Amino acid sequence: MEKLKAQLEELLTRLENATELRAKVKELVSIYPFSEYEYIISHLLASKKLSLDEYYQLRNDYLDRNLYLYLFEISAPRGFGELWAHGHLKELVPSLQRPSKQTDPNYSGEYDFFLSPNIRIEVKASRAVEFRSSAPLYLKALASDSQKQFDMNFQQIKPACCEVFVWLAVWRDVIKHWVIPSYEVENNRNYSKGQHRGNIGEGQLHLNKDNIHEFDKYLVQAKDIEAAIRAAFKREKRLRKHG
DNA sequence: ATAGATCGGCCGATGGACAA
DNA sequence: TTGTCCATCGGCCGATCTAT
Repeated sequence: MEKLKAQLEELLTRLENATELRAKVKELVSIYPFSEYEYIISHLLASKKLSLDEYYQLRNDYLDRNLYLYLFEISAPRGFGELWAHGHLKELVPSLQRPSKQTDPNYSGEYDFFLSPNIRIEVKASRAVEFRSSAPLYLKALASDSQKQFDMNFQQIKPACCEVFVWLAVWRDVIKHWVIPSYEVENNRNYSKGQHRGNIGEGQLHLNKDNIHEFDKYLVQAKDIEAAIRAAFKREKRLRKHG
């Protein structure tokens, strides 16, 4: 949005009456779907200072930069974490099974997916939003090249309940996937094992601008997630045995 | 700045009521 | 019995606040 604003401001300078229009925009009252953007673009088009091709370019660039902005409009944690994140992963890896009492008699919701023959998987998702801002999510959503600070808190992490973690992070323009053996989450230097009463075995891990690159080695392209899960499972087995 | 506690939100498991 | 609907509510979800 900021970039679009800057682009439009740049385009405005093509107008002879730019100052006048800026003043009008300032006073402008809009109701959805009308907006200051549509207002400025209309003026540019009408005065032939913006060609249709340029308009398409502007529009497509914005779409590319904000492909996943709609995900920031989901307000309920479970709507995002359970409905979207699980659904998204299931699309990428159709062989993931939803566990139930049928597939695992002891199952009681402690992990999210099962991959044959015996891999338990926990999915965690978070969105990149500007740290310490109280604006709505979709307004403080960050682009992946943003220099602003963020705090993605992966919580209720229970390393004993799964062999492999799949973490998803959403920016306005990209979705990143990490695949990590449970052991390596539990022993990561950023993992804090909250051990207050009733919370034993549960921890959290804050990802931010400064430590996120420590996890780059776990980053996986969407098409490689299943293979990565299987590899992580093997590694998990070895680590639990030999440390 | 960081660890971890708290919060509102609501999914989905569960079970009772009822029909066929 | 089997299937469907509906209301209840425990617990899981991640965002954000608090204490250190």
